[in-house]
Amino acid sequence: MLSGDIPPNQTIYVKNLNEKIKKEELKRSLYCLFSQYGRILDVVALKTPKLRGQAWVCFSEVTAASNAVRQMQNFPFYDKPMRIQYAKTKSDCIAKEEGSYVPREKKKKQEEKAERKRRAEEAQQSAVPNGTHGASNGGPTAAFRQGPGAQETAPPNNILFIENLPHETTSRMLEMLFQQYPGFKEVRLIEAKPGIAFVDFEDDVQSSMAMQALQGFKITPQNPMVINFAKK
DNA sequence: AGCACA
Repeated sequence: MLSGDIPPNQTIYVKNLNEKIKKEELKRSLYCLFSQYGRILDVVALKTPKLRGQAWVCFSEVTAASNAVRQMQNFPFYDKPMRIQYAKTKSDCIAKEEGSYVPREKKKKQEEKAERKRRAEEAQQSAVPNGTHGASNGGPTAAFRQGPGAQETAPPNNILFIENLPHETTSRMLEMLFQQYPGFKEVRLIEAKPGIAFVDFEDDVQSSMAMQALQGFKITPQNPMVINFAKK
């Protein structure tokens, strides 16, 4: 039971979200949580009866979406495990970037459905470049292979791993930076290895938020922080 | 469970 037979898409479809969370907060949190995988172009969430508890997160790269689908699958978010799939159709914000966006006219439901199918087929086409996948019906695994350039992203962890710190960094300095984020517990500088540190948070959601907020933060102009989840 | 963008 992978994610069904939905072809890769720059946009992920997230469901089983906690419906009690207000729309704006939900969108902000999703943005923070997922921006570790790549640039996010848009987050769409609606609270209509049919659409609450679901959201769409649009990435600028399909590979980012793929990593997010795998690594954040079942991630406990506001006390509920997220269920993540590729979106079935191309997001408007993506179409706009490609210049292929055509505003939809209001339609009857029938036509709307046909339109969806058409778009899904388009997505199918563009998701399969010249024969890079072997068995055309071998399930989604082929689409998940990372190219050589793709950087490894560790799965979420309440502990952050910080690199590229100036050797003069003190725990006091790091505390000042990280303690402003909820769930902060402690900073651990590694004496034996200057330039790296671990920062502990209560849980993965809170560590994710701090990571997003402080990613690339420069203690000196030469030292943009590189933050990742610590390996388990 | 539920695939939209207003």
